[in-house]
Amino acid sequence: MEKIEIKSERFDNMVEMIQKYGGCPVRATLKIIGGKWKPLILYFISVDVNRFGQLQRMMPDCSKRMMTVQLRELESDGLVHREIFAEVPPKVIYTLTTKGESLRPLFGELSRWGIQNVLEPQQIEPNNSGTSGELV
Amino acid sequence: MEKIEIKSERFDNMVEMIQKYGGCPVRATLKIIGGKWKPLILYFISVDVNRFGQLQRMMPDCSKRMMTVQLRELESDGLVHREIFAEVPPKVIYTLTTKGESLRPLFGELSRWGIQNVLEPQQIEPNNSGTSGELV
DNA sequence: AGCATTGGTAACAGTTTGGTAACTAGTAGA
DNA sequence: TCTACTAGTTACCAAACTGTTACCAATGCT
Repeated sequence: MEKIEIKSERFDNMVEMIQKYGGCPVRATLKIIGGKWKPLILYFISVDVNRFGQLQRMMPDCSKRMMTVQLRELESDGLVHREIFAEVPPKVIYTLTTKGESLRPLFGELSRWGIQNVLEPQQIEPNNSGTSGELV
Repeated sequence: MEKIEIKSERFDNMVEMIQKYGGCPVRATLKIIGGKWKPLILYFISVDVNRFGQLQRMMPDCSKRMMTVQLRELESDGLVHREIFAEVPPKVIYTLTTKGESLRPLFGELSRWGIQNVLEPQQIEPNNSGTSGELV
């Protein structure tokens, strides 16, 4: 039975945070943005592709059902706002909430890291193995 | 059939990136760090909790099998390095690779966003719904 | 009457991910 | 001889996530 001494100068003590909040904050974020189509949906809404049908045409591999499911989750997590117009045929527009907008810098970094470390293969280290296959 | 005009001043044209790399870079990153125990494992390794058994004692809810699975994926994705000592009883130590280290700032932001927007409930907006339940 | 339009649902099937419990090897110490 | 130690593996099961197909309503157009 050894005592583990954690050096916590870098990001400060995660164990305390987990106990305080009842969970890992990184994981909490990932649960919200981790849906297969969510990053892309958020991106498109952010550039004003804001109607259901438009989103579908931009992401033809995402089925209607998945589009609905993901949009509803984003809505209930407070990242997007759904406005319904009482017209026929129906009209619904999606916009980012403030919370949704606040993800921008994060997505910028996630994107940059992904390009540098996953999508661009020109690395000196012989690291061609790993999780591959379809990415979206 | 309408033409969709995307205003792309903010993060520049994602559609081009997806076509160039064959996938969404954000999603690519999330696939690598998204495993249930990966953020925590990476964190603990980063603070020198670097042996299998130590990791297990720090994360008692992660079973042996899951620990192995996640560690092997992290290894094959090039985020952690696994060094085996030919001793009895066996000794293996895990360390972050350069690629693994490069995740630090990203994890910092993911953590901050999670605390502010998910784990801390004190918000003015009445946004108490959403994905909840166990976080780790 | 018949078709197109938009923004969905419902029922179901398949895939991926996570979890449990039992078992392993080789050596040291009681 | 029996137990403990470390770092796993194997077989199997359950839950979560994603995908397919068919269907709906209200109106306008031909």
